[in-house]
Amino acid sequence: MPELPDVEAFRKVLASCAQDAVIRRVDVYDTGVLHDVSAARLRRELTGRSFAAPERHGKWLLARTSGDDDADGSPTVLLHFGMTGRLVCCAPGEERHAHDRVVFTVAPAQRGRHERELRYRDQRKLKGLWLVDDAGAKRMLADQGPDAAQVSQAEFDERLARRRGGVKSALTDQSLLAGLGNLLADELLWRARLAPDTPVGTLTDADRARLYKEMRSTLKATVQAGRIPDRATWLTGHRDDDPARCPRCGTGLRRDRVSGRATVWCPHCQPRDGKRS
DNA sequence: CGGAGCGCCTGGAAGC
DNA sequence: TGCTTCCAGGCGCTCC
Repeated sequence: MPELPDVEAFRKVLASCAQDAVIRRVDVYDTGVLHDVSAARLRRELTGRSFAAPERHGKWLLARTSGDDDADGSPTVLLHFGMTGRLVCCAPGEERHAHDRVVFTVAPAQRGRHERELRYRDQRKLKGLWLVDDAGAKRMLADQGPDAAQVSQAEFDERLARRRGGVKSALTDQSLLAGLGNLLADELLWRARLAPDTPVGTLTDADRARLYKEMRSTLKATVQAGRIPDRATWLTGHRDDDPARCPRCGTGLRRDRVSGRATVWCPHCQPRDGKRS
């Protein structure tokens, strides 16, 4: 599930649930989501500290912390949600979900506010949590391209210009541009009327401008919704229809594998021959 | 360099 | 019904 809008929603969950709150407990129910850190060290380094303002880059969430002994640099929890991860805010003692892998119990500094549990919930455990210092965070994110919701059109163009291969694989390459996943890529290409396997090198200035514009407006709407909304006028809402028809022209949607991922597109609105209307 | 294939992990759906 | 296979919105790795 999680692409840029979802991770942005998780950032807001973290901010409203746990920012400025003291971490009282860290309970790891499945070490399979911990990377390069033991449950004991995670607990030891975080207990007593507070969550600071969380940040997001692409599909990564940076849960920064602050504390009294910040001379050596404060630890940050890096989270990546894979395909099934999410963050949820629960009342303490709320029944544990089978996929709750790590639970942070936090006590808000503000008087009168109750403890809460920030839970990392993830069925498939394809990604998870890292505990890093500032240098470690830099290293982990070093290969990430600019955030798709922040990149300028000039930089977008410049990065695409250096690329070969198909436009969909370019858009979903996190080192080129961070945040777009399989669904968003299909949605943007449909809106910009570009076939997913169009070679990047054949895009015109107008194509790139359209793609950028659709990317920005789609991200704005999806971030606002906190996810990719299931709207009838969006391609994404029709992925699983049978038969699946283009919401713009009614043509039967094509289903292919493009760079290994399930891809849905409209052969009429997104022609391959370059004759684009 | 890009792309195809596989693996990681779980569970729901489809196929026999 | 039960067993098997496939598939999923991510990503890293190998091989070509």
